[in-house]
Amino acid sequence: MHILREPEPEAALAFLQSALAGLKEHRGRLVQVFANCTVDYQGRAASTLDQGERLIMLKPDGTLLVHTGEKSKPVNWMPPGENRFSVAEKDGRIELTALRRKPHEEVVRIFLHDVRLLLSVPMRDAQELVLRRTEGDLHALFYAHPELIEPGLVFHRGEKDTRRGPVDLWGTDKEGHRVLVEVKRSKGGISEATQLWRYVEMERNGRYAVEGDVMEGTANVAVATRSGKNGSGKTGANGQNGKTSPKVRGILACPGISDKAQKMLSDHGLEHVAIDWDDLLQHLDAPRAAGQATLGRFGGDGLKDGDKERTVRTGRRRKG
Amino acid sequence: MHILREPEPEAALAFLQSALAGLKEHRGRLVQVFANCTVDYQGRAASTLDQGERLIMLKPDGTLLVHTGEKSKPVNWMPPGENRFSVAEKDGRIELTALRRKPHEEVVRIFLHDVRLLLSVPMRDAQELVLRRTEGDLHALFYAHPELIEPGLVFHRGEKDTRRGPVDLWGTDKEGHRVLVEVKRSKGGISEATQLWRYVEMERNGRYAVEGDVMEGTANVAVATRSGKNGSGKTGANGQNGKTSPKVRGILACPGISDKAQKMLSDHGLEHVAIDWDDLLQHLDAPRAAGQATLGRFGGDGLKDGDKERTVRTGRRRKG
DNA sequence: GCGCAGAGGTGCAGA
DNA sequence: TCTGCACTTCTGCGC
Ligand SMILES: [Mg+2]
Ligand SMILES: [Mg+2]
Repeated sequence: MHILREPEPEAALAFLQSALAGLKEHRGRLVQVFANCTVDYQGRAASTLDQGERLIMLKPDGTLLVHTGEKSKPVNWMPPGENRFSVAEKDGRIELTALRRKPHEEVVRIFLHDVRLLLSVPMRDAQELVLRRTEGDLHALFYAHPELIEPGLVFHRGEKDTRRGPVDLWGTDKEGHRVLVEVKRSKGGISEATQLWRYVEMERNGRYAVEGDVMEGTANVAVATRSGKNGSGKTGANGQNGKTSPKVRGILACPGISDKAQKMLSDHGLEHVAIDWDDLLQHLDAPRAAGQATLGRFGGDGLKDGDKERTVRTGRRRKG
Repeated sequence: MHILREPEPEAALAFLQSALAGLKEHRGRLVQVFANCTVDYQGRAASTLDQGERLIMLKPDGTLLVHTGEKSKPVNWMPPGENRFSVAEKDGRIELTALRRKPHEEVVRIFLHDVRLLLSVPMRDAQELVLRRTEGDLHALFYAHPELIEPGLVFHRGEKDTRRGPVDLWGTDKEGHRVLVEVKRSKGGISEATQLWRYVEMERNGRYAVEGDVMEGTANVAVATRSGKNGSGKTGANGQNGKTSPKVRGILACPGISDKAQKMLSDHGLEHVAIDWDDLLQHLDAPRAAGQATLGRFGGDGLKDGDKERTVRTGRRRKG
C-alpha cells in the first residue's frame, strides 16, 4: 500500500506514473487521488466541471470515477473496458487522462491543481454478491408454480420471444387461451403496462407478424373490455375481434400498479396480478444451500382468490 | 485530513466514531475505510457478500458506497438521504451500519475483519457540472426551430401531458394535422418506439380518454401505412380510420433506430426523423456564456431534404 | 457488436 | 409523497 500526502507536483507525477503502471499488478490495486481539480469530458455527451475538491478513483479494469462530496453517483466517470490512463505535466500542472475507443470514442481529462493525497491500495476479492428478491427469482417461481398466478394455468416457455422482444412467461390458461405474463419486482408504472401491451398487441394481431408492411386501411383489432371501475372488479373477457383466435391474455404480475398503468391495462383488456413480497419471503426464505434456487414445498396456498390478487415467495440467485 | 494506517481494532473504532461524528463538519468530509469485510443488505431486496477487500466510502449527505476492485458501480450502497451511520464492536470485530427509514426501510451492515486504512478528508466543492448534448438541449432547439423536424411544422407546447404521460413536443403540421414528437438523445430502440405509440394511440382514440371503461367490441383504429420497405422510403400518409380526425402523427426524433423499433413505428404509421449530433455540434458549439442555452443563428439549413433525415445542433445546460 | 431488458437502478421535476 | 422519465445510465444475456 502506497500513500503520499500533500505531495509536490513532481512527486505527485512520479507517484501517478508508477501507480498507473502497477494498476493491474498482483490482482489489482485501487488508485486514488484527492485533489482540487477541473474535469472535462467528451464522448456520448460533453461536460465541464470547474475547480473543486474531489476524489478520483482508478480501478484495474479501466474504471474511472470522479466523486464529489455529494450524491451516490460520480460526477464524471468512465466505465470499465479497454481504457487507457495517462498522466502528464503541462504548464506546471498535472493532467490525468482516461481514453477509450470502444464502444464510443470518449475522453475524460482531469487537471490536478492541488494534490492533497495519493493512494495505491491492493484489492484482493474473490467473492461475488449474492442477491435475492430479483425479478429472476419470480420468473423461476412462477414458471415452476403457475397456479400462483392463476389456477389451471400452464407455462410452456420462459422468456418467449415475440417479434417485439421477449416476454417473461408464455402459457395457456384452463380455457385454452394464450397467456402472456410480464413480471416486475416492484410497483408497475405506465411503461411496464405499455411493455406488456407491446407484446400482447403483437400476439393478438397476426397482421403485425408479417415481414413486410402492414396494409393500409386495415383496422387494428386490439381492443379492451371493461376491466372494473375500481380496477379490482371482475376483469371479464378481454374483448377481441373474432378474427383473431384464440384469445390472447396479458398479465402484469407485480406488487401494485399506478393509476395510469391500470388505465393502460384496462384500455386493452390486460390484467394485473398483485405480488406480496412479504408473504413470499415469510413462507420461503429457508433454503441457504448453494447452487440453484430451491423452489421446494409449494402448495396452492398463498393464493387469495376472488380478485386477481395473489401471493408468492422466492429463492436466491447469484449476481453476474 | 486524518489518516490511520493498519490500525488495531480499538484505534479503528475510535477513529470511525470520531469520523462519523465529524462527517458534516466544515462543509463536509469524505470518510473512507479500506478493509477486509463482509456485507449484508436488507431493504428493497437483500444481499450478502462474503469476505474480501473493499473500499467503503461515506459522504456527508448520507451516501454509503462499497466498491470492489472491479466495475464502476458499487457492489453495495445506500443512496443519500436521512441515513444513520453507526459503528460498534461486536465479538472483537467492528460493525459499521447504515440505516434509513425513508423512502424504504433499508439497512447495510458491514463487518470489518481487518482494517487496512482509514481516511477522513475534507471536501470543498462549490462547482456544478455543466453538461451538453442532453435531450433537453434537443427539446429547446426543436421547440424554437420546428422546421428542423419538418417545414411548416409549428409547436404549441413542450412536455404536453397526454393522459398517458407527457410527450416531448406537441404541434401542428402544415396540413393542419396534430403532430406528437418524442425526442431521444441516442439511438432509439423498441421501448422508445413503444413510448411514442403509447402517446399517439391515446390521441388517436378519444375513446381511451374517457374516464370510465372502454366499451366492448369497439375497434381500435390505430393503423399503419406502408412506410418504405427499406425504412427510408416516402412515408406517405399514415392510414387512419376516418372516424378519428384530424389525423394524429407521431414522430420519433433520434439518431438512428433499431430494426424492431422501425417495425413498431411502421406497424402504427409512426415516423422517424434522424438526428446527427456531429452536424449539430459543428454548426453550433460556439456560445460559451453562462446561463440559458443560446439558440441563436438558426436558418432553415442543416436540413437535408428528401427522406425525413435531417440535422440540428444544441446549446448547453446546467445539471441539477 | 447490437439490441433488449432489469436494476436494491439514481436523480429530477411536476403534481 | 407518488409518478413519469432521462441517463455519458450500467450490466448481463442472447443472437
Ligand atoms: Mg420482461
Ligand atoms: Mg419524453
